[in-house]
Amino acid sequence: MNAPQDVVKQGRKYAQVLEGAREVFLRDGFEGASVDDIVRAAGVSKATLYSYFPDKRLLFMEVAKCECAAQSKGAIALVETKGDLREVLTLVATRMCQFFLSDVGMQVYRIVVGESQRFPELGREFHDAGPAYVREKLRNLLRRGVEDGRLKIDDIDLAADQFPELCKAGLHMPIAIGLRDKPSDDEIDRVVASAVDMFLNHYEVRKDP
Amino acid sequence: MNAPQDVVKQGRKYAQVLEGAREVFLRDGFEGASVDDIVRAAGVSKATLYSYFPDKRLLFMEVAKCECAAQSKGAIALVETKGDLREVLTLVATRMCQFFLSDVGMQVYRIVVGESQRFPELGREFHDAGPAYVREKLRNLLRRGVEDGRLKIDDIDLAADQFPELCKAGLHMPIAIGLRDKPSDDEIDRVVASAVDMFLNHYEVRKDP
DNA sequence: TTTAAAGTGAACCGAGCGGTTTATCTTTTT
DNA sequence: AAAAAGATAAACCGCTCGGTTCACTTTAAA
Repeated sequence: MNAPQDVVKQGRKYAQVLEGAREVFLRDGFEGASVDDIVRAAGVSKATLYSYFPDKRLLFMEVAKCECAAQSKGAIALVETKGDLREVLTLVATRMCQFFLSDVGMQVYRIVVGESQRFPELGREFHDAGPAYVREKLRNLLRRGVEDGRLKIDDIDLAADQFPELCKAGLHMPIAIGLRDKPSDDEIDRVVASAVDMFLNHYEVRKDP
Repeated sequence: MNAPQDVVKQGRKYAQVLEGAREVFLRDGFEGASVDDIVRAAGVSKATLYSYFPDKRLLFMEVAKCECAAQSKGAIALVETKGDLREVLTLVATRMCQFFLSDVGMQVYRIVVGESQRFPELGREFHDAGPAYVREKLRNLLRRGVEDGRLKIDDIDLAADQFPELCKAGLHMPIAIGLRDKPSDDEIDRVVASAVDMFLNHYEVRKDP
């Protein structure tokens, strides 16, 4: 084997740099993280870092992008699940919450919100890789429900926005502003169950004659 | 009258400093705002600023606190309104949205979220003066509805969290991360109407026999 | 009019930042 | 073994920032 990994040949420490940056950025935010911190965490020299990334912003963007992409993969397959609508919704909602209320998920959110003015592209990257992605899947699910006659929804876009919002009721904001830790599974289950109840109660076609 | 304003005697420029700080902090965030910028905006010397506030953090805290307190006053009286529950909820929701989706409201939110790690007390101040305050009023409204027999709610706390969340469906996040501007009144009306619909549909006791 | 407090402006300080350079060492390729 | 590419450590640069100092002027009360 004369071609181990070919493409990624240039730069043995690339992944190391990225991992160190991830660690420090997620811990300290963009402004809070100094390049020297990152270098130290990555176990790499400053010159090496700057040979991969032209500046701190680009490095940060790369970390943020990877983080978003990596995390939203987890929620894909679930939406395709066949079965009882209520069960699917519950499953999707639970998974959604477990991610974006997690420590990493919330930290990404904090940074994106806090730095979106300094990085106009950052908001878009985050949104497309995360919320918009899930929303798209959710819309498909709802549209299928409407076509099947199980749901009656005037504005599917709005409904697809309402559902995730309901799922984080009372949890997202307090965590975002540091008032409490991430919720237990039980807490998530409680909020999700009520969200699904309310959502279906409003949009599900009544079966009783 | 030999006592014009007595208490606030010490320091003629206090309000000036605070106003300048408000302007710059809300425009540039905490890290983005330099003390020299603030001094310039306030039309005051640096020494004067530091004679009032021991450091930048304290000045920022004061601005944030004032901003929260000032804004949440607007939503109080509405909840006390008598009349059709649907109308009251619609009114309250509209007012809520108009504030925290406004430019100032969102900017405060961005800063609080972005800086809550650096300022542990900041999140608490913001929450108590803003969201928690409104939530408390909302809970009272709902409790009254339950006692009147108009509503059937198992978990009032949860319901009081769900309602505001529903009202900002699809609006809050995109604005927070800089993807779009504040919504028009029509947009707010649309989302609020649907939120009230869904909420009452779930929690209102059915009248038809 | 005197006097004390409040405010000014500008220079200054030390620290930390992002980023560059250089001279040297290690690894890989040939 | 030689050469080319990658990585290193540390010094260094320019700049900005938060915060201080000081000699001086303005304000307002007595």
